[in-house]
Amino acid sequence: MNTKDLAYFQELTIQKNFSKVAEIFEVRQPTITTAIQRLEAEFGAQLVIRDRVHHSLTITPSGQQLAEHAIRILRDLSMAHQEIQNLVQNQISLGLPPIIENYYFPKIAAKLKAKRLLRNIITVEGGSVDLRKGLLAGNMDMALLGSIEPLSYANLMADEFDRHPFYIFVSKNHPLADRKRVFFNELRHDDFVLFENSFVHNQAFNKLTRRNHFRPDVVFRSNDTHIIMKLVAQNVGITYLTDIVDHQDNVVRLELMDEEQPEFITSIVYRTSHILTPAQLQLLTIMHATLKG
Amino acid sequence: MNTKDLAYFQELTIQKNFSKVAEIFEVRQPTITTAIQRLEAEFGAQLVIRDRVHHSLTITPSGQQLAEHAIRILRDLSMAHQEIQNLVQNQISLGLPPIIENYYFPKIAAKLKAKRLLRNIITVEGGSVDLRKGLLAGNMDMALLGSIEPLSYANLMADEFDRHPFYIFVSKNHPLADRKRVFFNELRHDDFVLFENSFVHNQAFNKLTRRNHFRPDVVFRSNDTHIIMKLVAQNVGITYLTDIVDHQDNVVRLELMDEEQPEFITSIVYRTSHILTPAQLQLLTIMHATLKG
DNA sequence: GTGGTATTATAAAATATTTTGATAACAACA
DNA sequence: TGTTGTTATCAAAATATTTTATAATACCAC
Repeated sequence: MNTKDLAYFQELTIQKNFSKVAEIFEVRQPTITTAIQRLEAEFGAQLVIRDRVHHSLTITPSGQQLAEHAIRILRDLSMAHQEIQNLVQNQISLGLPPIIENYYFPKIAAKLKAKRLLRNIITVEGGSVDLRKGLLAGNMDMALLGSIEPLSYANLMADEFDRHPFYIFVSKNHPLADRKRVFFNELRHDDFVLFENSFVHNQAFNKLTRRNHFRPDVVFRSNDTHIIMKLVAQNVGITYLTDIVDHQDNVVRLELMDEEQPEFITSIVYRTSHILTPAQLQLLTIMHATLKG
Repeated sequence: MNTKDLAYFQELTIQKNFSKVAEIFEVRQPTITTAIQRLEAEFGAQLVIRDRVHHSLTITPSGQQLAEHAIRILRDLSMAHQEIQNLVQNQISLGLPPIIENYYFPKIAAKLKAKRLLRNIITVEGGSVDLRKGLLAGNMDMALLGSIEPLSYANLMADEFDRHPFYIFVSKNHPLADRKRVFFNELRHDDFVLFENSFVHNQAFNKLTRRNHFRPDVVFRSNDTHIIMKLVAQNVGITYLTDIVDHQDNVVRLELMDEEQPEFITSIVYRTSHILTPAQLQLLTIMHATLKG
């Protein structure tokens, strides 16, 4: 069976229109008709109901079942393509959230250069949540990910290497600036400058606001710690971050005194189905040795 | 890309011999050569190293990576075939371990017959461990499974409906026969008659022997509770089972007094990727209503 | 070394499959 | 009633796959 047919079919379940699918794949419309007929013959079942009366196309249960598997098959296939391409070019694509990249990557970069590995590494940036999805989709080989619970996914190998508490950062001019420690609850009337939603920081933050029953005023969101810190320095708002971010004048770090606070856990992660090349194994070893403990 | 090529390649990674693969698929040998060449062109990488000097064939890292995905793709494909076939014939294939079948199935059979569903159900028998694997491989649509921990798998939906403690069963003539309760530790010198290894009973049993630091004498293993019970009645050995097995004269049930004993948990299980037909949904509802609580 | 065996590759021919172009069939809608 | 937007049919063309026949290579036994 040709996987092209599955791709046509999968697209058909979305578009629900033969002609549109043909257009998308840049083929003629009968190609789609015959492809679907081929699949229907192969699986011995009607996959779509062409209801011309109601001007609509519905997917039969058999079709839905096939679509389910088609998605997985096509994903596996593109994953294999991506992985092998990286393998051949001896390129390692490494997902890095910006904070982790800033703090941890310089620590390993020197060693990677010494081992002549640095030029083989392509970094992909993004929040930990997006990177985890991307990793599962095969967009990269490995990632350093942040999380607030130890990572545990059926298809991912995760190896925790560090933990950091979260702190509150406020401007020198903020009323709380001369305090060393605060309770989260005291911040209920403050304005916040935070990360975008695909960062785990928000999961931790939301946990605390939920626990303290308040809706925080978030005045700005950014992907960039430096921007967040500058806004905090200018007293636009306060923020909630780990201390692995760069230090900044005019900003004061406050400890949180709440019980059972979330921690920022950093892990090295890759797919269980992914076979490590010698170079990837080397990278893993270096990361282990440098980052752990 | 044709999935046939993946099947050829996947077999090649096992056989490590082009001619043998050709034989297995009943095609001529150049078919395999060209299929592998096609794949190598498609993925832009060498997949196998044909080392005629050392009379061997090795799979390159790219090849291993592809093989990994090929297995998943082929599994998905055959799963789709099986599921759709059941769908079309409106057949539900239901995995049942024999003990569960004996105890629970009669309870739902009458209701299934009333709903004219009974004739659509094909039961597949086997130990819970094998059935779980078979379920994941797509050999059946649903299963009633036993386990000693709540079932939690990424690809399976599990719904617990009952729990039973394990007991020790001994012959009337056994020295312990007039006791009501024993500690597992007291059985360290007894002979055991047990289930085969693919039954969860053994997981529970092993847990207890490990905890009590002894190697049990297992004199016989069987798939059939009736045989096990008959052997216990004849004092060939004692056994470790739940009380959902048929009662038997000449056999005495002893409670275990150990703390934190494993329990026999029964759950209704199906794949998360599996789309339920109306008939399957009906079966699920009947099982729920009858078995739960 | 020579001949035999087992293995994989190559090239051309034979088959099989897929896509196309042209057109039909159908229903909705103005 | 004609026009538009659909999907299906069919034969021809274009592609892709498999086979047949044979070559190339290395091992092994004598």
